[in-house]
Amino acid sequence: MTPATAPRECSVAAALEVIGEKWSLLVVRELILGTDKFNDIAANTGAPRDILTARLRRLEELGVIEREEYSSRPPRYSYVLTKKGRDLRPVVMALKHWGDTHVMGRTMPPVYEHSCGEIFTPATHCAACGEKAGGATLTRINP
Amino acid sequence: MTPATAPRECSVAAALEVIGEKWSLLVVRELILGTDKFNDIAANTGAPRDILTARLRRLEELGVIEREEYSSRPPRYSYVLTKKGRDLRPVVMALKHWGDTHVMGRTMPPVYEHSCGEIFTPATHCAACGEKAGGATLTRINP
DNA sequence: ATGAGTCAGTTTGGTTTTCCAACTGATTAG
DNA sequence: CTAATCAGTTGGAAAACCAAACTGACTCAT
Repeated sequence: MTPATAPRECSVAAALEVIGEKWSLLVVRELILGTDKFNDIAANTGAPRDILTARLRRLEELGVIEREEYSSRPPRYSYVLTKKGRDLRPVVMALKHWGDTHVMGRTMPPVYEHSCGEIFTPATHCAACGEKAGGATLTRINP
Repeated sequence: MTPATAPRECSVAAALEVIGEKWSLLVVRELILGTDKFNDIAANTGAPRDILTARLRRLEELGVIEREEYSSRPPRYSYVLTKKGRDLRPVVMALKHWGDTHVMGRTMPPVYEHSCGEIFTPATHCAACGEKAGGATLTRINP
């Protein structure tokens, strides 16, 4: 009997479980951009209000965002990212970059000129000693 | 009259338009991992077969994946990422990292020791002159 | 104090997706 | 001939989604 293979256990799937629903990541984008009021989030994302309510509740439940009461009569809340939520920034940025280069026409990542006059190419150095850091100069010291 | 504000035009939203549907990103994950047959993708993601068919068609249409015929009688196809699709790797990785640290228990990003003996903190230098590069030393030279 | 407007939702009722299990049809393996 | 593999289809029910209207507690300008 084939053991009816279960789907791969994977943190990508786990992450999508949390922020993979429609609108969730756009809500996070808005919060990153500083929008914190229900109506503004609704307008800027385009999400239906009832769905937005559901997403905000779920994201709060899962610790991605927090509600702050900014008025008590009537009770009014604003929404803020927690650390867990702020840590989604790289995800949103990666998505933005992909969208820029592959969906919008806007190709071309930014090009900079260093004060030395050359086109800037980044090189990673050790902040402590200033020397160039690369494969052999680095040793992983935690599991 | 309020001008009925339209949702924010944004490459994050544009990207999600393409790979934001349920299962799409898990399909990409599987293709990144090298799974290329319909049945395997179905099993590893857990996606219903009809939905998977729809996603594969759409991702092909949008140029994220390609079908390759690997048998002609009966016609059988395998799926491969295009460049556009491979460029989603950072997105999947960012998601994986977030999932690892915030959804699964597995915290702790890797910590390295530089050959100088200090815990490694990266500093970005100009590859041409070797000097430290930061805000004021960089000038953007393209739109 | 009346009426208009703001804000954060909730309700309604209809449309669209998703889901699952079973089925098809072509082909190869035993 | 029979069973198994593979890549889908099909049908029907359950869940999610949607737009627009509505609530209720307020504020502000007349």
